[in-house]
Amino acid sequence: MDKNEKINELARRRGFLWPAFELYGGAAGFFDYGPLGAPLKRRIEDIWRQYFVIQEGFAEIEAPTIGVEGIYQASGHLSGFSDPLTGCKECKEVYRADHLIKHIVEVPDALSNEEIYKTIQENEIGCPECGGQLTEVYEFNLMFKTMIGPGNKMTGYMRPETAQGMFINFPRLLRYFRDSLPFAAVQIGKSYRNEISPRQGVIRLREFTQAEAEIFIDPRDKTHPRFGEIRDIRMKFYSQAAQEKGVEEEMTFGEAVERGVVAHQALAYYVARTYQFLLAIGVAPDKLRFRQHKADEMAHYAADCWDAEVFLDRLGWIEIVGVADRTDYDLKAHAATSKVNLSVFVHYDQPVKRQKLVVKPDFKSLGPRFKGKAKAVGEALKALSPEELKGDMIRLTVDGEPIEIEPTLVSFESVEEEIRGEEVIPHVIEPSFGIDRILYTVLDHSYYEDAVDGESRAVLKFLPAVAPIEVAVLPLMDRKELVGPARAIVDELRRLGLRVDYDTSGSIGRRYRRNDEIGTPYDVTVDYETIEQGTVTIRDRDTMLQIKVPLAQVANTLQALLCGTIKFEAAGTILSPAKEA
RNA sequence: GCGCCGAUAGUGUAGCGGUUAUCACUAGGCGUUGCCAACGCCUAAACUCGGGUUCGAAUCCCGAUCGGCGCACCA
Repeated sequence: MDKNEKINELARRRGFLWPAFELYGGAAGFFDYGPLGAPLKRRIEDIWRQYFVIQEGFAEIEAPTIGVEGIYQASGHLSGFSDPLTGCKECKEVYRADHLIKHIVEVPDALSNEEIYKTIQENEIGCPECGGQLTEVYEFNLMFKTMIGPGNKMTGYMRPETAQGMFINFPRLLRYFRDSLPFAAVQIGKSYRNEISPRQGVIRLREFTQAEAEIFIDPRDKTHPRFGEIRDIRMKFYSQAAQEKGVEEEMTFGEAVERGVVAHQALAYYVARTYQFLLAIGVAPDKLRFRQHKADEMAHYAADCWDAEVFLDRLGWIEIVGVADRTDYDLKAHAATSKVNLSVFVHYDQPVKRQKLVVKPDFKSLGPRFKGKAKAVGEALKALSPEELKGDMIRLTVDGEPIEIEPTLVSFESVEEEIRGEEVIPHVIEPSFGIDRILYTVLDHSYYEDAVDGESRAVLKFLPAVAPIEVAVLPLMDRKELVGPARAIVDELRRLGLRVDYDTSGSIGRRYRRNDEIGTPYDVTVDYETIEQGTVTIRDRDTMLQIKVPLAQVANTLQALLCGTIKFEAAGTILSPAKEA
């Protein structure tokens, strides 16, 4: 069994990840989070909230997972997320139908499936592999489609990303943030993609959890006020240039921005925050890199894009986060489709003064003369320059009809105008996290085996902040005099909100192993000294060292250990290492 | 979607046309046990599903589902 298989087997056996619908034969691309997986996922999400909601002051919202058609017309998912496919009747190979007629039709995207098929037939296009006949063109859209309400009145789609929920709430969010930039909204939730062939467990799912932030910034100012906090962090950058050489480049974020490796401070800041977050949940720094999208890989509207990639045993480098400057693409698209202005009025520091020509047509005279056309004539006059308004006679054309007007019927003057600001469409920085992949990474990067007395020991070295079980309370033996005090400790710790497991079955060593395997950081053992001297031992998962702590301090000590405010060796009296078996 | 390979207790497995379906670990119970997967006894637990061939199928054939790998796909 390789490491990947071991982790999957452990995850299944101990209740982290289960293939969904097993009772009914299962379905590819769906997973259940079990009793340990669900809290692990929840804790990872909560740390994400710490980093991207609480510490940044962003707003978390929750939009429906089903969306109406308009959203995905605007976002491009309806057309771009769907591919016309055709297959070979002979060798069964499947092709993108539009790709096959690229050299014949200039814009295959504009054709319907029937038209593409007609083109294929008319040009006698066969299978590129074997020359066989091709099937009719059919649509494969990666979005799950559903009906809203009875009948076919309204089509709904399961959202393929959480991002759109933030974009379409832009006007409400803007008001919530008192009409000023920058601001940001985030969502953590499920997204759905009907993948053609999902594989590799939780790496490619049909239903998955995303955590996304949409940070709306002033396009003219892509600095970041808190850039100083991350300027000196050193990290490996796998830039476009570095990828050509095949070697990552280590530098500080300050250097990265100064040298133009990362487009600007705002993007660099969120790359750095992403880096900090990933380390905080236990992603191994030596198996983590940030890779810049190559020019041809980047969406056409994106200004710059960096992916966090992790090295996973057997799977290689896998993308787990994308941080992109999406410019004003999304807001412009929604503005165009919904016909709602999605710009922000940005006030200048100082109003700008400007000369402006004000033209006032004499409607009292123009009205009777031009009747219904008067308004159009007035508009045409307003568009003229001072030179054109002077002359003996003003000449203009309205609805193709030449018109002459005496200059006395128009007055105009140049006035000084104060401009206090302008309308801008914000640019969007989007960090987008695949939570399921991140959780798997934490499992992969936490797993190790060591040898204890010649026996192999499997350990998940979860950081206390993500561990699904934080403390196991274990009576040395299942005897009344030990069980009583042990239960009292369990109750106390649970009252304090700790995730506590209690186990009396089997030998003490067996129970230590069980807890090592699910990543419990600390085991509290109740023994006869608990009764005689009022102490318990606390065992550290990774070193297997034990300290002796007075009963009254157990809770405090554990809380301090879990928060990392004290070192294990300093938390109590160290006992000699476990005796040889 | 295509091709190749696979699917047996919770986990890992044996099985090659007739077995009470093998073994180990695991899990539960009782006893024992003074700190790193101890021991004894007991218990629970499986042939992925649907067809077919055959007197008889876990075993052979077909199909589906799921999984692994390669190809294609992955805004």
